[in-house]
Amino acid sequence: MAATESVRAGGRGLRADALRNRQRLVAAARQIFEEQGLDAPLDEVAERAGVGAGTLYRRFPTRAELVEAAFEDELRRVTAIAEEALRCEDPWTGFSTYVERLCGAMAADRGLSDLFTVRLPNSQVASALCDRQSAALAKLVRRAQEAGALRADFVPEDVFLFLLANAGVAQVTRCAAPHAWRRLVAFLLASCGPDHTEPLPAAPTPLQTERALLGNAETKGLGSCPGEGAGPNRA
Amino acid sequence: MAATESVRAGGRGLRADALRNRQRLVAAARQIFEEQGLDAPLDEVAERAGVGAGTLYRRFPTRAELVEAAFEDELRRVTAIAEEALRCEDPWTGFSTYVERLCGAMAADRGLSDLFTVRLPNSQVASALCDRQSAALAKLVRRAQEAGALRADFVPEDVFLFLLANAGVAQVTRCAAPHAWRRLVAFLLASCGPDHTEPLPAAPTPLQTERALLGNAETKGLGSCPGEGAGPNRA
DNA sequence: TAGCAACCGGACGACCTTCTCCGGTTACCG
DNA sequence: CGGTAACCGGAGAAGGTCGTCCGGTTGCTA
Repeated sequence: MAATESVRAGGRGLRADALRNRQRLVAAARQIFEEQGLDAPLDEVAERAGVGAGTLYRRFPTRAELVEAAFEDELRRVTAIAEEALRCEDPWTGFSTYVERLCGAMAADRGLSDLFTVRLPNSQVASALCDRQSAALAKLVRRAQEAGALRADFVPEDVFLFLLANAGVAQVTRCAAPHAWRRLVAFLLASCGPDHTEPLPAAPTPLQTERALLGNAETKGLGSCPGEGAGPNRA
Repeated sequence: MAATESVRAGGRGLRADALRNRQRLVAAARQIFEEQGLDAPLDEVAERAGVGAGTLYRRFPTRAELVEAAFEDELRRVTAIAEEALRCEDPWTGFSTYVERLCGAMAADRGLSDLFTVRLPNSQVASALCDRQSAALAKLVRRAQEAGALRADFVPEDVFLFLLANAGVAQVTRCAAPHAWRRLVAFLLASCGPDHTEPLPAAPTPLQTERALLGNAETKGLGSCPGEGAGPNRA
């Protein structure tokens, strides 16, 4: 059982060829997801990895597990963005570079973009990173507000709104106008200054945010409830 | 031949039962597209219309034709928004209500939202409306800028960016937080004032905008080139 | 009202994606 | 070096959507 655990968490304890194939699969998935989004055909992943479909499904029984493995590093890198931003001296620079870098990462990677509009079900790694990210973000916002650089009615969930907006632009313009998202983000950041007095409509609550993410998990072929009616096809 | 023309443009000249079924199909498509987006299964449209699949495909050989018929009225209504906004006395109010109403219409209707991220191929109706819309928008922007209410570096294509951003938010939050888009639009409008001096990154050019729209037509099952490799399935 | 042409709709074949099964192969350990 | 257990990967079933075909039906017209 301890062996089984270690197998699932990263591939240690696998036979040499199995481990090699696992790594190939993760690398291929990383590429395919980046290009096509999280709902890309899994057969294509297997093919690019030079591996049979059976091997893929044995190693990663669900799409969610493959996604988690493929984005483990990338998620860690994204989390680091928040913490680097916190180390920035100027509170406004910290906040704005955080938003910019996050949006940039999402614009460059369709899979990552999908990941931020979906709560990965049953992923402890993702949840932990998400919590760290939230904590850092809250500090980032509070600090900028205390410095008088960020409007007082800004809430951390607004960054979530910004990310969704950015994803919407990036998804359509990625090929034809790869820098369009930059202009959107510039608009958004320009509206975050302290000198805006018009009241804003209510922000989504954390509960609403959570539910929005969960609701979209099904769309991408990531079932939300693991044991739930696992029909062979949900495309 | 003249008869054939009139058949295609609205259904005049059809037998009574055929016309009735056509209307049912359009109404059903309107509902389904609103709920599920433009890539909804067509069989479902036929079912809701109480009609066989054969009837649907005979009347509307391609998805694009059905989409065009289903959204003809709605598109006309959307175009009216721009012209109403032009009749508004205050230039800023005209501009901002235009953006708000447009975004609101898209947030309420997934199909309409899709329509704005896709250039409907070979649709004269849509193209004509789009041209009218563009003309009205250009006036709206110029007028607001001349009144000093809108930042000078704003270009009409920015509204396109806003729409994409709004669509991104609406798509994810539609169920869980149906008013989230309002807050995003408020942020965006707040960044449009004349007192923003930070330079913006370059806007997408009209050509890039066009190509972004065309590129997405395939995603929604609307082939861009009519005669092109019409494999029976592209889902 | 009768005959014909147009229309209806279910059934069907093609294609795609997901996921499983099993015979052949290969790595590991003694 | 040999036996065994784990692994590989192709074949294929299940389920879904698209688009077509054809026998039966129905509206229109004379």
